[in-house]
Amino acid sequence: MIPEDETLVRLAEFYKVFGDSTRIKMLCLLRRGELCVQELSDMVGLQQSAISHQLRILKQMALVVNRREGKTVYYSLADDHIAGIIDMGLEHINE
Amino acid sequence: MIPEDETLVRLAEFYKVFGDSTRIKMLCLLRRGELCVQELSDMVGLQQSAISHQLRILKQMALVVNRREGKTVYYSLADDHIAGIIDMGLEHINE
DNA sequence: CTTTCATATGAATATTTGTTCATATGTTCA
DNA sequence: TGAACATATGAACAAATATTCATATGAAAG
Repeated sequence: MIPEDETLVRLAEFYKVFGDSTRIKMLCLLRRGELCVQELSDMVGLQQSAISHQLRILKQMALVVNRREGKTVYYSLADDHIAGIIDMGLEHINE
Repeated sequence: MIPEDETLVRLAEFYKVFGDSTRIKMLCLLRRGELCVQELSDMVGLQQSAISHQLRILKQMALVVNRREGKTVYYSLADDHIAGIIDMGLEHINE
């Protein structure tokens, strides 16, 4: 009835990714279309290094995918599901 | 188009609550019905103090409500929405 | 091949967070 | 009032996390 402990840990890890305003902002920006690292860095207002670190986390959790075009790497949301989860949270805090 | 910074912070804070396996476990247990602090403590396997601290966070974020019956305080989910958010996460990690 | 540009990575640091221990608050019952 | 019980709270500590700085990797152009 209650999920396995290991499932609960994975569930927590999943939500933890959304529990940081930098990452949430990145995800919101990527909703509108793919962006390269430098664009994200400028838009979020953090150093390129910080953005790269966060992108690695987002990729590990399969929330974003990337493709290389020359020197530039473009990131985008992995699937539409992600946007739905963000919307659900937004609805909840606007009640 | 992109939510306000303050909204993003609140959104992150909201998801952060789900990003801890202790709290997720407590929420899953409370799905089945109200429980007092000691029951939660036993079921989760953490000290009563730790559970109380987490319950305070859950209450601050309006995820749980409580009622007092004598010496005992019973906690339950604040609304059905919460269960939906947990299910959404569970679906995502089981793909 | 070397320079330049975009991104990734590792170490260091500061901050946040979860748990425990000790104790306070509040309720019931003798 | 005082003892016993359930819960809440505060301080302390340990562990996890986000950011920065410095530098490495990889790709394109001269």
